[in-house]
Amino acid sequence: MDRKRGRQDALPIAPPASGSTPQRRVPVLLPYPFAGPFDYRVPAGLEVAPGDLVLVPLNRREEVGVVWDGPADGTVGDNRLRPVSALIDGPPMRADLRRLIDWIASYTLAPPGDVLAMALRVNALRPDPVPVGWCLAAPLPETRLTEPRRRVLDALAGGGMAGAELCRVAGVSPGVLRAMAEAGLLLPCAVPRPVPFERPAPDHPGPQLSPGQEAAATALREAVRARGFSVTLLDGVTGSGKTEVYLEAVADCLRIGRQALVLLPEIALSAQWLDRFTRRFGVAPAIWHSDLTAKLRRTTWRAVAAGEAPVVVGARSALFLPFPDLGLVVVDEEHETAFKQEDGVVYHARDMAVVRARLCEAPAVLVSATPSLETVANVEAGRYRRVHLPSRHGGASLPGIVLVDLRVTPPERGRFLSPPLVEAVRATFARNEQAMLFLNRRGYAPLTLCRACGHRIQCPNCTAWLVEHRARRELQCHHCGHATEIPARCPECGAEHSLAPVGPGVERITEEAAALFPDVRRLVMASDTLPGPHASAEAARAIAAREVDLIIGTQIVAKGWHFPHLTLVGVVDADLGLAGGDLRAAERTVQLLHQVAGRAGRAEAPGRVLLQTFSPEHPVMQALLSGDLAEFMAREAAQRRPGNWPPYGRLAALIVSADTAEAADVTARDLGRAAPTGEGIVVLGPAPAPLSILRGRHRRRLLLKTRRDIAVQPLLRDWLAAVPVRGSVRVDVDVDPVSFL
DNA sequence: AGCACGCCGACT
DNA sequence: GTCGGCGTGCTC
Repeated sequence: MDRKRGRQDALPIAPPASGSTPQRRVPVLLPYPFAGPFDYRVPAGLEVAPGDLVLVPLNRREEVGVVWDGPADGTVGDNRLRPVSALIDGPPMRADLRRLIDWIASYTLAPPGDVLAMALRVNALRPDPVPVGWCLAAPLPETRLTEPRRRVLDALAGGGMAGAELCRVAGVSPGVLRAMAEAGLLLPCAVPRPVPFERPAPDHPGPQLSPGQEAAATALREAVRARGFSVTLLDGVTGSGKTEVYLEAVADCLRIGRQALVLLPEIALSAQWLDRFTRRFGVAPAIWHSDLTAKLRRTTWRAVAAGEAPVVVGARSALFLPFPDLGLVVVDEEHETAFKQEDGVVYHARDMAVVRARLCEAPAVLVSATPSLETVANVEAGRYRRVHLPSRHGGASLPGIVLVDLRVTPPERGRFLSPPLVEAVRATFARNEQAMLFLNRRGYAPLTLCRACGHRIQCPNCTAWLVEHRARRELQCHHCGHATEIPARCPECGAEHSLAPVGPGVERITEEAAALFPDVRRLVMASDTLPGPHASAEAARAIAAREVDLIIGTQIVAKGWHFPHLTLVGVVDADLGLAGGDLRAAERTVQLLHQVAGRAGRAEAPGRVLLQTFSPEHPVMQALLSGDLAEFMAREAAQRRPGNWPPYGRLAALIVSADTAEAADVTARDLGRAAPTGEGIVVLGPAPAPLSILRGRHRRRLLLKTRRDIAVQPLLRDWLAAVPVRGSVRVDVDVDPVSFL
């Protein structure tokens, strides 16, 4: 495609080795975990420039790589150099994406090839076969035409068309086309590939904005028009209409002819989001997530590269799409921990979105009703701007939150819904409104206990209890996927009928609700009861259409759904996320419960939220009760500042894992001894990880904490280099950890 | 990531 | 006497 651009910034040629013939060599980055690019020889007659996709020999294979930025490394002698096999036809990888890959590799300490692999995962490198269709034979032979044949000719009057489409348009079977070709009426021909994504219309009549929204939209539009890097936090309570506001920024981005990327935490759950987009722009955007079909993936990737996908909405991997002119990056629900990729390259998509925006000279907009402390701190330090949406949109009022003190009004023995909550649900049904019970725990019961011997059924591969899934008659490990049938007798003491479920999961709440409200229509929303995006979209539709009275759900219900008839939310265990004492437990609980509460009362009917808790005096509960989240965040900030905890300091975790505890301990202790020291540097650990055995591997953790002005990466690099790792032992690095398991 | 090389158990 | 287990190491 754009083959000329590259020629101008041709690579500096490495100096020839003394006494030998000069060889042109280039660094080529391969999608494998090598320390850096490999050098290749450029054969005579071939010209390559950084960003070009090339085929190179590796071992006895041919691999796709990207010509990286020079100069070539040079440490490998000319005699070992192998030649670039071929240039792959297609748009080169642009400099901003190459810099993003380098940046992420350097920040996360991942091998750059592993980061490259994320950008190349699309199998879009082979050109599609030229699409074949049919067109009219030039001098049309004189033959009698049947009615179907006449329709085919009419359909082709405007030009060639793909076979399948022609059949559809003309209403004929493929056999007709074949016969017509034999009769010399049709000729096979290449047909132009249709533009896969219609251009969203920025001036399509969208919803009317309130004055507050309009002011916020203006601020974002200005950032887009400035065509430079900036970061803006767009915050406002659930229902204040943030989506409509940032879609105005997207509209302006379209008007100035640049592309826009909207990152969502769970694209699979966003059928309702797509509806809103379509309402605003008249067409759907291009979508990007990990379970696209291979074909759609290729089409989308190419359309993005060709600038024919003006707006992409996607999950975190959309960050690596080859936008030729990215003019806006929006990260919706920026506080969501789902943006943190935990396996493979460990990176935070929100932060990398900001980096990509900077590299593209584009504004980034971070959106949340409950912004992360990181983002708030960046606002306070003046690094990010803030645009605040004051109130709920469309007359809806914030739900009234009530704490139910479980010490005062406990549920009946063996039950989990307290009398006040049961009463509130009953009253909701009496008013013909919808209710929701929220419990962030899948399955029937999180623990199975033997009443005879006290044995607790544990996962054979992990330090975790097996969770009973009664509907599937299984005990499951939520960490490794291990599943067994529910045993008839205690595996430890052999006692019969002694195994008792302990604690609630959504299944058990559903059972309890079924006993209390036998006549209402129930729907369970959990990741294992809603397999895939279609199921969640269907569930959301059924709820919005009032085909359901009671929704019982996990985490999944918190995510941005619009349920206009829902007026009561009951949180079964508001204390759940607070256990474990991890750095962000309180912050995350506030964010999650606020999000869940926001599901209630979005239309005219006012919403109510009941939080069942054993500690109503806890700052988290008080913050939710008062609705003053800013005050809560300020308290959190004040607690983190003195110890240099993030966001006022930097954190990186080393996770040592091995197939024996001893091997893990040896390396962990070695790391402990070699730990970096100095002013503003603290190393905590080694300590057994909370999940001390995961998938059969024994795990130890060390935590490096530094002052904000000290970069952790050089420290980590030196630290890891000083400790050799052998055998089954692995050391994983997690810069800016969000999970401490 | 592949795919070799390389040293110790059950089979033709 | 071989086939084959996957541990360690290399690929420009």
